[in-house]
Amino acid sequence: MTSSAEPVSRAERKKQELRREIIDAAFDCFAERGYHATGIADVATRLGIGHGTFYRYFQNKRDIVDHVVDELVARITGALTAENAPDAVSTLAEYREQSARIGEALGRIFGEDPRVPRLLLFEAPGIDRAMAERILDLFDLAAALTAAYLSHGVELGYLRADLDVDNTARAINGMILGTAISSLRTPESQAAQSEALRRLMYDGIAAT
Amino acid sequence: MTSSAEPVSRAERKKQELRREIIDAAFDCFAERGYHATGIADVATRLGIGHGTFYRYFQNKRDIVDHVVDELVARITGALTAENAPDAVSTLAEYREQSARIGEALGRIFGEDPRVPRLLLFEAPGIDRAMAERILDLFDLAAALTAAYLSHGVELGYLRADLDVDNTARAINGMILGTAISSLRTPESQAAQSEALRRLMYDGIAAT
DNA sequence: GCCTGAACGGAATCTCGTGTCAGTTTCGGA
DNA sequence: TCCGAAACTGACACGAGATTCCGTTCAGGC
Repeated sequence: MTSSAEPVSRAERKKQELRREIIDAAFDCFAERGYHATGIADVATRLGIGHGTFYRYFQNKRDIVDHVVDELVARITGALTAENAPDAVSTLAEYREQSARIGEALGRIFGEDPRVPRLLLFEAPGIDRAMAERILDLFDLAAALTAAYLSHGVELGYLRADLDVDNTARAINGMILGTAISSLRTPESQAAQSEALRRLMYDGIAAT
Repeated sequence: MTSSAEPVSRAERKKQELRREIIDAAFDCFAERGYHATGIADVATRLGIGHGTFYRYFQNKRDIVDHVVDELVARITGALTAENAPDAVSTLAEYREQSARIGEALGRIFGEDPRVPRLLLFEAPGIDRAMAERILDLFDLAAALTAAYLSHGVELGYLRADLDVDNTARAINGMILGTAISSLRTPESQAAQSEALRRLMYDGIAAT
């Protein structure tokens, strides 16, 4: 999981550790009080360090949100791409299982810690244009991924041949988004939501 | 549509007019530059008035966002409830038509003016807790409304008897949300998205 | 134990936007 | 035309925070 060259030195390690702690503390503050309502001093105080120290690790306030978001995005794309691949399945039943697995992974990320959806969906887009674009990029990435799954299914014939792959992908992601948002108020409904979502995808809503 | 007692006086009318112009200007600024990035001075300048005048009409900066959001929420709930009622339909075909009609109305609101979704979904939730709750309330309201439609359909038997009404309603609203968001980048896909959404609801994604 | 450079802390500085207020202008009525 | 009330204006007071900076502390090497 780790990368590139090793910094070795013990002190160096301490530094990296504090850096990480600052990111975590910033995440906590931003998610709880909101980005604009948190001051650098709040983040520093939470760690028991002087706020001047913060600037030895990060350029400025705006700089650190990027790092916080980096981490969350990495966590999500990780879950999305991990042991799942569009071409790993070849039947509708398998596909259904795979979507359940992905849904569960996302549910864990969004549902277990409401701070994640709160920061990503409620705080981040309002920070500035650049951050809003980042979030939209994330949506686009997810849509592309979902579309790939659907395309694969259409090619193998277990999904409708006339499926509008791109727009259906966006619709499906919208449902997931809706699940993430409603988990902010009713975290316990996660599983039921996820199931309803799959029923809708596979069976539609009409009476048989 | 208008309400209560009449202020009559000509000057009084001027006042109401300016009040409205301030709300509109604030909406423009908040949607374009973002809430936190706009100052009262920006809003005032846009109208060519001194920023002191602003405070003759509104308590403070926070006060006016509420009014801006009020208006948008009213527009949306209006479209949602207007000439549509859950019990106005009695067959699947009629229901499908009705959802197309509602979808079109929402599409007009969100799609024709990207500032609406931008303010409501990207800016507002990050303003403070209270505003975030307001947005969640709006979601809940919409979900309740959708659930009412679904319930009605289940009772009349044109929708699946084992439909998880509440969670399916949230899923459907999520799709609409997804449409609104993707309209920020690709406004032209509105119609196709809306159609894909309905196909998904009625036909599912599986091959026949 | 002493020296040196890096890390730290937090007082001081600087910027900026909100909200106030006293002077000025506008406007309707007499 | 003149008067008084109401509306408007923009300079200013004020506070909140972000960022800087320098005196102090700490850790490791000699």
